[in-house]
Amino acid sequence: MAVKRTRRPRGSLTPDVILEAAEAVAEQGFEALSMRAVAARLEAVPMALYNHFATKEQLVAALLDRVLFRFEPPPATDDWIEDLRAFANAHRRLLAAHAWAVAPIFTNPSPGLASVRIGELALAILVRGGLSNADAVAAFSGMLALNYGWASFTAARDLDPGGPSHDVAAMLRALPAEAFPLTVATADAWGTYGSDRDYAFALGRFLDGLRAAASDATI
Amino acid sequence: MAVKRTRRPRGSLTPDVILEAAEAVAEQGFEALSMRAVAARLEAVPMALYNHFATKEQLVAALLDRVLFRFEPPPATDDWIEDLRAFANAHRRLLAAHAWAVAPIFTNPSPGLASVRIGELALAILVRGGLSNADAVAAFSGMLALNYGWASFTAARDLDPGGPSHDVAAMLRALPAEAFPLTVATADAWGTYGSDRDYAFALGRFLDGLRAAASDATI
DNA sequence: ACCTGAACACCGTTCAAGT
DNA sequence: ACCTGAACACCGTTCAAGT
Repeated sequence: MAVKRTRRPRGSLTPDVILEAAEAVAEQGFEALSMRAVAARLEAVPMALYNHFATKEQLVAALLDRVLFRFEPPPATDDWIEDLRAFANAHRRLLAAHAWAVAPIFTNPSPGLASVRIGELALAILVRGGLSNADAVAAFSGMLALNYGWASFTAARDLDPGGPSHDVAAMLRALPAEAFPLTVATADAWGTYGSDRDYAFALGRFLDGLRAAASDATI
Repeated sequence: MAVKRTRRPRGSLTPDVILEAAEAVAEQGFEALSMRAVAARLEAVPMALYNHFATKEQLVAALLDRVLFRFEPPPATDDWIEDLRAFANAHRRLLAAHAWAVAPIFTNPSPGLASVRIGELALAILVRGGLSNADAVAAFSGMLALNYGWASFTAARDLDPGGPSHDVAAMLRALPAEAFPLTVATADAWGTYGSDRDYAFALGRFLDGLRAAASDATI
């Protein structure tokens, strides 16, 4: 009674079709993304994928670039700092919406076209603010680093709800207060570790400093 | 002529000995760290490790905690912002000195004791600066995120010298200037992407904003 | 209690073969 | 040109056996 596998039609496997399947698999956790799992979802044999991507690494790079191309820049206003804030928030939301992608993007800092596009859009805001080329690159790097680091805090929780990082407040409260007085005292605040409010605070301080530096330079 | 494997003496395998070997393996690249490779280095059989660590995940968690315990806080001065700057720099140097550990720490936000210790030390500085508990946690989160994100930029290069991220400047210069004018114009600045100078700029703006916020609150 | 050996269910990928 | 099948050299881990 075994169902005889039908042979896949000739042109039915394209990079797009493969990436679509790969993303569906990755959404169940990036570690679940294997060439064999993607092939199985397409009812193809693992080796069929290798006609379209030379290695798994290249398939993953293409997949991540595809995700990053979904970034939509907020409309510009006349306040470059507010534009930068909106930009950073939109970028962080993109990462949060693809929690499975955060770790591999972090590990694989692929200089793909989608990353270049995001950089170009950010530089436009920073240069408009009066920053030098060198400072604009440094400022964009800082914003990216903040977002990737922050996304790792939240991605870990989103990907593993109920995991060890879930009731961090309870764990910290149970520590010896003699050794870690401030940690125990701030246990409640740690419960919202990685929250939107905390992100707004951190990003806000960075933008405050950036605005001050830019106005110093232009006076 | 095959050398007969001698049986390992009874107490010769301890968690410390295993972690020592694991770190030596991981230094050749974290993806090279397998239970089998660690066992081979100890001239033991893979299953021997399971008497000391229940899973690979637990072994890795212990290994990362061990690395983070090497953090040495700089001595305190009477300027909390300068103390925070020195703290952030020391933390980033620790990550840079263990480039192989950056990705797994990022993926595995283990609330291990070493992380708690680092947090306690940072909070001491922030509370001394007059920040509320909630703001201190947010500020420390921001500094951590910045450092982990930044470390990912440099770790990728350090772990794969001569890799695709090596001559990023040349790659960016080759892009169509109509589509990416600012990227092409800043190609030289991107060549030093992730540099100490750029980090100092990004951290500096964050600390400027933090100082301003703290003095506002205490007036 | 701790170390071993064989086995199981996975990987990515090579290589030769089909159509 | 693209899809297939079998095989190779790896994984983490279970389970039963040694000492």
